[in-house]
Amino acid sequence: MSTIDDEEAGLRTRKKLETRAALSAAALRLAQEHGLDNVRVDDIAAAANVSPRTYNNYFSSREQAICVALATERTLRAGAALRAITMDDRLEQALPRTIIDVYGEEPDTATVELVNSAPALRREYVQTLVAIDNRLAEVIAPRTGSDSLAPRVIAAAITNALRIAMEDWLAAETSVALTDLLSGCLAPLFPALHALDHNLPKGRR
Amino acid sequence: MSTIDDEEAGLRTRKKLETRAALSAAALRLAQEHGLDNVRVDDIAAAANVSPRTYNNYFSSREQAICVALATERTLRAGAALRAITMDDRLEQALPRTIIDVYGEEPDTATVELVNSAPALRREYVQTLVAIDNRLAEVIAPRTGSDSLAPRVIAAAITNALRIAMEDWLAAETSVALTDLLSGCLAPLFPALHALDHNLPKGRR
DNA sequence: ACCCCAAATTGCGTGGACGCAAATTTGCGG
DNA sequence: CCGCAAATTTGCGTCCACGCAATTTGGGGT
Repeated sequence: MSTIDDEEAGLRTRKKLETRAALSAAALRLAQEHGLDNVRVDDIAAAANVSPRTYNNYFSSREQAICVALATERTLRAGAALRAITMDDRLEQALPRTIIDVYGEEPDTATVELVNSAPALRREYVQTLVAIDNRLAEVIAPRTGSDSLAPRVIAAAITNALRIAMEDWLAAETSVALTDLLSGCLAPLFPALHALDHNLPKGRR
Repeated sequence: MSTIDDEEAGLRTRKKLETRAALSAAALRLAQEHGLDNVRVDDIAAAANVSPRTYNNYFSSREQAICVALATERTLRAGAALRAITMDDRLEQALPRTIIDVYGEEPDTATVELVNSAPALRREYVQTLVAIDNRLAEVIAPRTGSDSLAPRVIAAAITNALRIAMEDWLAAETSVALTDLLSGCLAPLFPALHALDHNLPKGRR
């Protein structure tokens, strides 16, 4: 239901995934080739051998279709990496390390040019890329006792730090290292993570 | 350019503000009366004595028009309250106090029902309400030395905590106190604010 | 092998967003 | 008081998103 889903499943499901992937890939390819606003919805649908209406059953905007193709793999890796964090790890170290590891890899030039070609596209790209709130919250939850708010708040804080880093990097003309930006954006949250590691010394209750 | 603007200015500008306000107010009134999806863009434009095209010069969605009317006053108050924070205050205390003060007041029933009547509307409402990143960053900036990332990261963390609190409160059927939710959502960020007050003991550099 | 139902696809119709260029208004300097 | 340049409004055309209802399709159960 979310961005990602894999595993084996019924044939029906598999076909659906294929259609989705085909649409997404078509959208991306066409956008790379002709530029975002020379791509009609009809073109995407045609390239994926479905009706335009069906395209809209899968995606609610061209931007979304494109960005799913651009971000799915990354999101998958992030999920796996986060799942690998255990209760033995200290969040203050594990989370930044994991995030920098997964998101430090810089997108290729073609991607950068494409997403920078339209503000809406860039917004959607970053948005899709960093949409890992839930996974993050799951990792954090076991350390906050019964407080169900804190994990979501911290998770949101982190994904937003991530978002800021990505946006700055994309917007920057001078090439800064993405990993540096990530470090800089995560650093201000260290104290909050530190507090989680040493169970609720600062928060209320 | 942003959500808010006031002050005296040229007659031209004043008229523009009036038009904007008229459209926004019309959108809100019509939505309250007939429900969101019984309101056509043409109705809003007609009620404000402008062409439909002009409506779209001011707002890019009915949701936006409505929510500006619902949130402007609050955002104004937030700006003023934030401006009142001085270097003598400790962020760890001043920010939560200010935010709870401004945002703790619960919206009236009519508003809650309206924004809950459509997911897109609720999203836009909360979004518009908590759009104070910039002001927050300005308040924080003086305390982070040359680090221009930290203020934005912390500001984003706070607005997101705020967002989570508002969303939870709106979604909750059982009436919890909004102020409690706000406290709960801000608490996990205390350590980060604390660190800012005691100049960069935790961040890198 | 066949039937049946649920899920997926499709077409159609409505309404919205917005680029563009023409028309109108506004404020300012002569 | 006038006219002009800039800003604003407006109409039009295009494309997009999506609700709805009809149609097709795929895969279990017998």
